[in-house]
Amino acid sequence: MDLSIGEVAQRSGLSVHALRFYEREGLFANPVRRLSNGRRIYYEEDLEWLAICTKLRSSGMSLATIRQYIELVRQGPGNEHQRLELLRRHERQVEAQVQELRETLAMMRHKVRIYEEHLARGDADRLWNPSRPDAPQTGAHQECQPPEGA
Amino acid sequence: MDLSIGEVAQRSGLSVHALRFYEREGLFANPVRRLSNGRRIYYEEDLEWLAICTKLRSSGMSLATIRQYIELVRQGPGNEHQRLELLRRHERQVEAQVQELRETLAMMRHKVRIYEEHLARGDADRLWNPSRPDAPQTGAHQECQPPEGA
DNA sequence: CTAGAAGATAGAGTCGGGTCTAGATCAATA
DNA sequence: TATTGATCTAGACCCGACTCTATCTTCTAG
Repeated sequence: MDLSIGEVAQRSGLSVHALRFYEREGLFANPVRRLSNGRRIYYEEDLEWLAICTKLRSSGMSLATIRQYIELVRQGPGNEHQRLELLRRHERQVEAQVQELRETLAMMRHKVRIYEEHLARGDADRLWNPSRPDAPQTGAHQECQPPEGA
Repeated sequence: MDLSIGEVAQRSGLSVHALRFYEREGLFANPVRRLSNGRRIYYEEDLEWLAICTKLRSSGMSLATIRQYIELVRQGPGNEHQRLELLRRHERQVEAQVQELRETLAMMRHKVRIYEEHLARGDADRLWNPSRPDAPQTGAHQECQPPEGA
């Protein structure tokens, strides 16, 4: 049931290079064990952790922060409050992120709708045109318009 | 009503360095105008665009993609379908991102809840401890556990 | 026995997105 | 007049997160 680095790479979606890199960076709770010939061996649990790791990464947690967390884990019992703190802090960041993304989506949808309306009416060319600064602006949003007669 | 680079930096939250960098990278629809003495002048519209730009960036749009968009704008009317396409593509990416963040949040909340329960019951020390691989596991999630004995 | 695939290490290189430095110019102020 | 502070350019540098290279060892199949 032991896994080679190649298998772990395949199943985790990380490259073998990245796995060695993560190890150097101290992102595994337990030192990765080796076979007598020096080759790394991994277990299912490592894959589970890597899956979590990947989620944390993709939600914007830095490797440095992941390392902090795993260091707490490595130290063993007694620091659960700190782990909790760390997780909660990231939770709040992710929430903020989601909030910001929502706003961005709203903005983009607005922009898209404006374009669509104009395309539908066939007057999309009256949307802002930098080379014709005197063209009438159609509200919405003028991209990035030169001032005045320009 | 003209703005110096310093004012724009303050109001946009970008550094003056970043503003010059963005300009070099072609992220402004119109070449930034200069005073006779060579100093850049900006207008309110530039600030509006920078605000949008910043939102796009923070939602993960790369500078390269922003440049693509602004290039379409620069080319003037006739390519609205392409602009729309580009915005929609990003919209879909942002939606996917929100989805992933939600999953991450769910995972983290689960983890946090487990920690809290154990802390409340005062048996947090039975959560995984790498140096005591024979400690009983409390379901949930074993961080990154050595095999067997485990 | 040999070739080829997989793994190991150390360290260099890449890429995105800025940031910073040096040296020059210019404007307003003490 | 001299200094201070904002600006300019060109280009070097940085950081995070990998990725790749060179060189060596080891395992597996034919």
